Amino acid sequence: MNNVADILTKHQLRHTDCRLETLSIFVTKNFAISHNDLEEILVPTFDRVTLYRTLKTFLEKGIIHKVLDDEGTPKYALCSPHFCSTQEHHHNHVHFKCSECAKTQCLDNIIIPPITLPQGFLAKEFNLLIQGVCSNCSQK
Amino acid sequence: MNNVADILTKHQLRHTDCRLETLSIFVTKNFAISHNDLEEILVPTFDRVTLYRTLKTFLEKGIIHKVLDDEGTPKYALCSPHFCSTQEHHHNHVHFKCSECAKTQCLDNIIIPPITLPQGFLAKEFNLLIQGVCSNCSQK
DNA sequence: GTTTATGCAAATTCTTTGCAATACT
DNA sequence: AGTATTGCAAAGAATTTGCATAAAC
Repeated sequence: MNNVADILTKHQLRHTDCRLETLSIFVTKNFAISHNDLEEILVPTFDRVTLYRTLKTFLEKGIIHKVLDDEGTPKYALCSPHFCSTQEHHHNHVHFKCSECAKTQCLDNIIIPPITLPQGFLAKEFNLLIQGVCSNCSQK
Repeated sequence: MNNVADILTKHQLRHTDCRLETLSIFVTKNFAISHNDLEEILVPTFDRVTLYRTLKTFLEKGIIHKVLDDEGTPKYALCSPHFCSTQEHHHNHVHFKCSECAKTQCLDNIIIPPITLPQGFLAKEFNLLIQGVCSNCSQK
């Protein structure tokens, strides 16, 4: 089972309407979502402020992670349940931003090859944003 | 020669005090700078609004590029003169964010190894943000 | 002299905070 | 019942726009 209620339970969060609906959006869409995207769907059913707090809670609990985008606006996506938790975060994120459909998706299966850094640099996390055309748009 | 006036001339921009001073900050510092960093140096000598417009102009002309950071705040850094212009932008940026000194620097000499993408994906640009401890901070 | 950039004021948008009412467990 | 979450109002930041003045070419 992997429904949204389970996710909340697993992270010891109360099951509120706003959290359930927000989570179900993340589960359904397979691309990164901005605060503004959520607002368009959830406001005025829920308050804008509640959305800010919901995202903040999800981030803290390791349910979602911030996706680096080329725009200024931060986006968010579900963490892979195998890798992320409150305690430990899997931080080799690869994201793909399509210039056609403007969607950003996580490429969880891509592994960033080892990169040699200059003397003295210690790497802990890698965030790779690849921009181009996604498989869906390149077929057209 | 590579002084700031030349850079402005090359991009057909008028030599104004604000542009000259802003550019010289980018040339001097070797790490990514946020709008806020610039404000602390340049306001109230120049208006905050002028800074916004200066950065926007520099971005459009390909003098600076946006640096992806883990925070929300956008940062900017000088484009390497060999690679970027108004017409064409070199986009294999590797940036390193140090968790100790919080500075983000460009690692221009690092090459991102070839990455195999899933069927149908066409990659055009790569932006890699590495987080860790920089050479300066790891010595201490 | 003509064009472009600046400064100021003000409008918009984005994000956070405090607190009483409500919902969850 | 006790605690956490929400909605509303409002404060505080960040960013954009319009327009008259000033600077650059």
